[in-house]
Amino acid sequence: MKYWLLKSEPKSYSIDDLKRDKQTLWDGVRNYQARNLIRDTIEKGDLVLFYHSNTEPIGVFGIAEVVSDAYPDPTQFDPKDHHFDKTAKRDNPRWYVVDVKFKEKFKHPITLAEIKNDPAFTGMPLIQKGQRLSVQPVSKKHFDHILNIAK
DNA sequence: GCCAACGTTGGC
DNA sequence: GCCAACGTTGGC
Repeated sequence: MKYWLLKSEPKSYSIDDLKRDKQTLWDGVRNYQARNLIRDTIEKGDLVLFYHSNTEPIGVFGIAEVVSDAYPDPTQFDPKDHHFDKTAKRDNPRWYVVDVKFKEKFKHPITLAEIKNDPAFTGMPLIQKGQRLSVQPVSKKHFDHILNIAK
């Protein structure tokens, strides 16, 4: 099993939205590196840290589970959608999604400040300078440590 | 609101 | 293929 961190701005989709919906497709990823991870590496059964960016507080708010393999992102074909991509063809999709299911929301978020201040998180991609990927791998060690703090 | 970091686009 | 211009991300 592998572990991931997925970023979302709560204004567009928050952990409370996922809790309400129970499950959603993680659409709108328009970065090739993130796309490759979704298409080629993320698998059903992997676990996800749900991260809120561009908000207060910033941090990890809970856990979700990947419940599908990758499939084409429907929003790339929808001219009315903000994520429409006119260069994407149905027989040659450019962007992919996976389905994720709500697992739990932490009582208190693990904030970015806490993560930065905790030596146990040294080397985590999230806190590398200039790291902006919205889909990031997380090591088992870092994932478990997040859970330990959350309990 | 600012701006550093990074990705993409397009002229040449 | 280079690189300037531009757009986006996202912390502060």
